[in-house]
Amino acid sequence: MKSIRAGTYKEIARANLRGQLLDAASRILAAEGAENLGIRRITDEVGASTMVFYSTFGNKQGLMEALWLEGFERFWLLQQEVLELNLTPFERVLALCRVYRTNALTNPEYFSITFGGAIKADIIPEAVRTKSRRVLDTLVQAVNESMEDGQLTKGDALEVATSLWSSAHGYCTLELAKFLEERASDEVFERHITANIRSYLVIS
Amino acid sequence: MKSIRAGTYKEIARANLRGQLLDAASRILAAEGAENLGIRRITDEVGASTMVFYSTFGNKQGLMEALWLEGFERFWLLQQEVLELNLTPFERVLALCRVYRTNALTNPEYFSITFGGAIKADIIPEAVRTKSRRVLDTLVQAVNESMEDGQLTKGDALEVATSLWSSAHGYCTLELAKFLEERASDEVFERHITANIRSYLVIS
DNA sequence: GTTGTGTTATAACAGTGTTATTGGAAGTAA
DNA sequence: TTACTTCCAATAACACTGTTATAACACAAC
Repeated sequence: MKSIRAGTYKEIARANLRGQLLDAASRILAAEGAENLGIRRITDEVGASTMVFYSTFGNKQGLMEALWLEGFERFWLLQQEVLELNLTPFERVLALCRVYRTNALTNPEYFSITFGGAIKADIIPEAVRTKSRRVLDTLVQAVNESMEDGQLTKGDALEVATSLWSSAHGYCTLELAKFLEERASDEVFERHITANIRSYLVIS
Repeated sequence: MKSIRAGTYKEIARANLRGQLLDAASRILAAEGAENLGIRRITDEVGASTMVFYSTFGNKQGLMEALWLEGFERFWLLQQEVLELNLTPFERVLALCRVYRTNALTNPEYFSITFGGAIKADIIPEAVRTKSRRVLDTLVQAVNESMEDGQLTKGDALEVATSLWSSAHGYCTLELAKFLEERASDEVFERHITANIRSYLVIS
């Protein structure tokens, strides 16, 4: 009996291998940081030679881009949890800002890859760009809904979302870089975000 | 005739050497980026062996910290130019935010070292911390003066300055990471900062 | 002059990402 | 089965990094 398609078994094996490598890389990244994420370190973990890494990802940049995508996916999933919370549009905007920091603090290594500029890319790969847009769109949509709802003054939702994103992002990166010292806290972050969003309120 | 102090000539020679190495490193950093800043690349530039690097800086981390300090110094000098502009306290706060972006865009490699988290340090060296405080203090003082002047509502000047810093910082890092795509501009940045600072105005 | 301390050049080491070579397994057709 | 083809993986090497052991050297102190 002929197999369904030539190379099926092999492809399944390779898909598993790719998953294993990604899992191993993800684990090492989270536990030991990006500076310990070496090719041999990864392949040893799954008991393979270095060549399987290169036939799977091409080169290290290929792995980093895969982790880049993975990081966006994880953050997007966190965002979805917030969307299911049945909040008012305005509360949703705030909650999305808060979850940005949650994501940064609970998985700083992934954060430094997704948003922290850990990957030096002259141009952002299209796949990454797509995922990053989806993540920003979540916030843009919440802002838009809050504008429709009459809490935020109607205007350029994309620019407002970008402004909030910049504020949250800046705070998180400075906090992770330990520049805020002992001053950083949930409350200070809350006031920081609130200060920014207040300007966009209808009644301010 | 006895020399003024033992080892004088040697120390002068070494000081010059350190200056030459730092200059070379600084030039390579600005022109070719941090990923091309290798020890041999630097020592070749001044025609010395690798050992002079290690007797001067200890290790590469030592050089990076020196560049870290240098980056803060350069930014501080930019801040001083703003302070000499004889602006109102409130305009001074805005101008200091603008110069933060100017510094980031005109010397992104230095920026990634000073503020961008390019250096992976478990604890920030005290010398760096001192310089970073001085740079933040410039903004804190301007905020304070604007509070005294009655434009910003009186409150925690350090927290307000940190908030503004976070906003400017986040925007700059996202812009440099090319996440803002073609949307980034002087005007958008201006509106972003203005939106944040407006919350702290007495009359808003 | 001799000693001692510290700096330098040479060359090597251990680690990285990457690749050329070779061996062998999987698939195809007679 | 047998032979042919194709493709992937293991080994070992390459070029490069940061770093250091060795040995020659310069120079201040006695």
